[in-house]
Amino acid sequence: MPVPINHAKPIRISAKENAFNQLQQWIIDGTLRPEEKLNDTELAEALGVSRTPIRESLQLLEVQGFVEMFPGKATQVTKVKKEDIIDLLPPLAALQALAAELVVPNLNEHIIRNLEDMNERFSQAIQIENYFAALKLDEDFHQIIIDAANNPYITAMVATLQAHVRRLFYHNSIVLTTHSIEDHAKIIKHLKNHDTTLVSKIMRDNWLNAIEEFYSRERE
Amino acid sequence: MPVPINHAKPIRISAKENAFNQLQQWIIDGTLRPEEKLNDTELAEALGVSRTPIRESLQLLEVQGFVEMFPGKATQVTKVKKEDIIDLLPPLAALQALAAELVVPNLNEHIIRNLEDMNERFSQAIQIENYFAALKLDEDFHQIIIDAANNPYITAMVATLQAHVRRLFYHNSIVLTTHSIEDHAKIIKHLKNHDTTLVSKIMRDNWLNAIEEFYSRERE
DNA sequence: AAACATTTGTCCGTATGTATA
DNA sequence: ATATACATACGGACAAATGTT
Repeated sequence: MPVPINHAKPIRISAKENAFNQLQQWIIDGTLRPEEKLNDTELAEALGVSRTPIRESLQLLEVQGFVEMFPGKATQVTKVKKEDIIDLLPPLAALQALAAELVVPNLNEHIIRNLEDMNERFSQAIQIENYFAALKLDEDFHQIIIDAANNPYITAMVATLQAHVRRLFYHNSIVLTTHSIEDHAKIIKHLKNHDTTLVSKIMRDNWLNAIEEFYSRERE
Repeated sequence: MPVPINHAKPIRISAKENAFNQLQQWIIDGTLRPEEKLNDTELAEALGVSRTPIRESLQLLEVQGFVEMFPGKATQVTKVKKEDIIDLLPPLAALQALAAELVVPNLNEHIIRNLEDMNERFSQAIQIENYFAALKLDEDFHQIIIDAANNPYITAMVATLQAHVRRLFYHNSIVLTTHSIEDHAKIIKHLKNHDTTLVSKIMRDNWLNAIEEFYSRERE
């Protein structure tokens, strides 16, 4: 059997990029707890690299709002507060709605089929109560629209906001409901009709509703 | 004479932050030209620091989209393309419109007065044809609203988008017109009336109109 | 093709400044 | 309050990778 050649990523992955991805994942999933103090020497040892790529990664994570650096004093993981969802979702909703508007003129069969397929898989994940997978598939559904909108600024901003939302959801054991399946179906329907106004509105409301969903699922 | 104590900034400004601010300014105003190759050793000498803070600054500038890094090969200033305005303004308009919506419940006399004052100064700058100052005052006007919206995610994203817009305007000698004065007045009026829907719409249209303004001022 | 020059990515030592006893 | 321990910010050197002759 021929060795499969990695065409996709012929470039060497830098230590910095590895460190960044690993640290971000650890912060999102809670391995690195909120307010935990980050010692670059420790992290360097843990990841088997020197302090430099660690420091560089931490600075990027600071820009994204996952760590807070107090120059000369300390570096720590930012807090996770439920109320953050109130700051997080309105801009995310606005950008997702805008992305949906921008997609309309670029629509094609391929995109619609991908959306329908993804929503089907999303629906199945919810039915078998695999909420972890559902969360990921929901993101993938929306990512199709973001990608199709083809706007690098929106792509970058949504990526950061989504990462924060993901972190909040992880830390609060949020699950998505069958309600989302219908929302996705509506979005697809309005996209098919090239109804820019309606798809924008549904998209925005879909995300804003999540604020209430979030609070209604308060610890019981 | 007693030495004036710097109460405002007791914290030491880091070499990294200095380097970052200087490099960003140079890229925006064109001192560092689009597609110029950036040699960190040169920059380090120019700013009188080592390569470390330069490298760190460049990485932050990459996240913001001002430089592009080709790992192992080179680091260069990103291009400035007129068409970028098409990608830039829709999300900026959406976020500014959202900020205006969010401000409405927080409105107070102080904010309104600041806005009126700033628009007055903006108007004067345009009258004496100091378009450089006008550009800055226009940003300040909108910044009042962003600040009052009090949403850290919006603040961060708008700062980056604004920096890109500023760069485009610099490089294309764009000037703001008396039209903007009226837009600002309308925004203030609708804010006073707590008319969330209208202020959002005006704000969005105000920014989107700038796309056409931009192209109508094509080289003559 | 191979050795060279250049530049980047990484490592680690040191000085400055902070917190704690 | 002084001194001690420690973490960070920065500097400078080495190594790996690129492209060049």
